[in-house]
Amino acid sequence: MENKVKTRRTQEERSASMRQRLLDATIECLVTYGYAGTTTTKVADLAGVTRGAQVHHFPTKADLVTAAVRHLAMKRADFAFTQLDRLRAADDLIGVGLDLLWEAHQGPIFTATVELWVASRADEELRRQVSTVESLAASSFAEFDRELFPGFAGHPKVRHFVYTAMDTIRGILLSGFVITDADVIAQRWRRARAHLRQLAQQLFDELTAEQA
Amino acid sequence: MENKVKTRRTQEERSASMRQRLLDATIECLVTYGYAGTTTTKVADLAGVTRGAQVHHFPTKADLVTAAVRHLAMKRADFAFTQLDRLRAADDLIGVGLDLLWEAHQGPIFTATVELWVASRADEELRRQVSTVESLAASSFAEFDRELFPGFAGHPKVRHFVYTAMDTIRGILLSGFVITDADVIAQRWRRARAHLRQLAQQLFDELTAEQA
DNA sequence: CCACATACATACAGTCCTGAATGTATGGAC
DNA sequence: GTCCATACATTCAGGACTGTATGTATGTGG
Repeated sequence: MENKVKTRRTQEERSASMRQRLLDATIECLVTYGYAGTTTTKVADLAGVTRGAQVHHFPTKADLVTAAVRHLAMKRADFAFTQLDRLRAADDLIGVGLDLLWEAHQGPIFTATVELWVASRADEELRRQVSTVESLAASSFAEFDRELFPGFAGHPKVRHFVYTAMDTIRGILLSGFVITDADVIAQRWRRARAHLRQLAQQLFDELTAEQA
Repeated sequence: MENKVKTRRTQEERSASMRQRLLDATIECLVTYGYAGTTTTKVADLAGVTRGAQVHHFPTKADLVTAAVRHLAMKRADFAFTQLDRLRAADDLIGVGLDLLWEAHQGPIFTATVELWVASRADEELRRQVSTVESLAASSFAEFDRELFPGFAGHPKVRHFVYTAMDTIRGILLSGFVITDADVIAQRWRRARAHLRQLAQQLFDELTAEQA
């Protein structure tokens, strides 16, 4: 039987999976306790390992958080990427596109991201890290507007519209940090979505006319 | 000379001014160090008093922060109120209205507010405080849409538009936590402002037509 | 002017967090 | 199988923060 209970793993495997667990635990910690409540102790606890293991892979807290920032950015990019396929298959591009943008900002991933954004304001070192990573994440969203209005790929006006849409979504989500009633937030989004849709439709018409 | 160096003050005066100083210091601390870095020690330091004085007026940290939340909400309401006069005097209501809404979200007051919003997500007690105070603050902004389209005061569609506008603004500001380049943010606002203006104009036309 | 309340200061105890030091186990090269 | 590197565990020292206890000064009513 080579399928023993204790599988023999290579050092690299152990290392990688441990780092993964620690980073996931860091995200979880950010979501559960906020940045202020995210300590190396709690992270190790959540990951189910001792602080020794944690310290071995990420010597300082800054190392841990920095790595978590990158880890999180990759998760966001991954998620955006999977959604692109759904977008390509949609018939109502604008409507589906807006909804996908909304969904991309749901869940723990974005929550953790906001915690880092806000924390980075008062922490120069953290801000540098977040800033550089954010540039990369932004480019993954750039794919989005390339798909949204095929034929007008990369058109500045389309890009600006996507920015406005994202900003609106994030503003609503920020309110959601205080307003726990999901219905209220959903309502807010439905209204905003109507507004954005109206803008998108007009933009589409405008671009089409321009092209003719 | 009754204008001595050491003016004799009543207890109530001393108490009130001290509380004021402590609360202002708390706001300053939030802005400078973020919520995570806001400690009773630093607040007392910034206020230029000992921790004993601080503790006398606000026995626990929760008491201090809670009071700061209210203090901040009042400052926001005050500010919104002063802007209403400017709005009433404007000829280009929509344009000026949008700019005022933007300006209302500049400066340390809003920064501190966001710190509290985000922190409140993971802190049940704090969230309750922020939540109740926020309802009051919201009503001061409700004044805003009453002035924005005179004649359509309190119309749901107007209110929803103001919400969307505020959410967009806050989303941009959130980006500003990471992006320190003020020009980039200003640019983002100019684009979004154009979008919002377009919506507002159409809404105005629609309501006017409805009324006729 | 005296007794008391309130405002503020100083000192300390308990907790939590970070990082370092040191010890043990496991995997890989030879 | 031996030796070394890497993975992980345990323990401790130093620092920061909160809250409490106790002392001093400054007003305030009788």
